[in-house]
Amino acid sequence: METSSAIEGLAALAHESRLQAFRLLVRAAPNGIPAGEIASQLDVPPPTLSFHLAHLVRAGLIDSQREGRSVRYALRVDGIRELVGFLTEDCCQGRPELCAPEGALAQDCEGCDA
Amino acid sequence: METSSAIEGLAALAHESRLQAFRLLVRAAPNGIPAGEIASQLDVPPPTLSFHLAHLVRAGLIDSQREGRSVRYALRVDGIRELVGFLTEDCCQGRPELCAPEGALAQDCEGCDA
DNA sequence: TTGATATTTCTAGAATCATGGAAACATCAT
DNA sequence: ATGATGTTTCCATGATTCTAGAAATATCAA
Repeated sequence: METSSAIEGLAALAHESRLQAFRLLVRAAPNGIPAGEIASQLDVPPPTLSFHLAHLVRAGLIDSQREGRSVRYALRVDGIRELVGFLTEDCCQGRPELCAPEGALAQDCEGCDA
Repeated sequence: METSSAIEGLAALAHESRLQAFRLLVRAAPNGIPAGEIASQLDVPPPTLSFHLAHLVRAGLIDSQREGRSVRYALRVDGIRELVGFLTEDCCQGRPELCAPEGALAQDCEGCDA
């Protein structure tokens, strides 16, 4: 992953509303959620939300698809995978032990359905 | 990890010079590097670099220690671990398969000494 | 076509962040 | 003390990002 893409992705998540929207879409994967519903759940005016969703799309973390008169946004799985991969590889440069979580990632996730 | 701390951390890394400095410090861990040397390696004026390093410190990703007349910055290992942990746990909410890299993290790192 | 609903684009103002010179501060040597 | 070196704080300027109302666009229903 290019470092400029990584910076895009980090910046995209480094904002309260965008992080919240992203979280909603993670939980709603792979179906996604229409823009309006996201806006009302986050209590953000539509133009503001649209601005933030566009930011996440630009960063490759989500994508959108028109569906009747609404637009459904959904997680783009590879986006976050690549971003996490960038961070861990970056950390690994010569020193794997420095920033990898103790256990394997998949194992950490076993109890996450709460 | 608090989401506000995560946002701090993401924002801290979402900048070219800061990400570069962070990378240097990852490689130089656990020894660290004096501020002046980081500045010259990145070709950034000292006041600007100082501003960025302070940002990374605030985010808990690095820390500093005076050493004679220079100040040595070093990776704070838990910082990046927590940040990566936040991202992966966030992704895992109910859907572990969505954003965990295929293999275990530690295994991904085996060939990273290049 | 007209109207209702969903979303985005336009726009301007506000807020935040980045930059780097000058000055201040800290440390050490003489 | 004085001076040299390394770093930070101060400050002003410029650049970017955020916000949300108003207007524009898209889709469907009657």
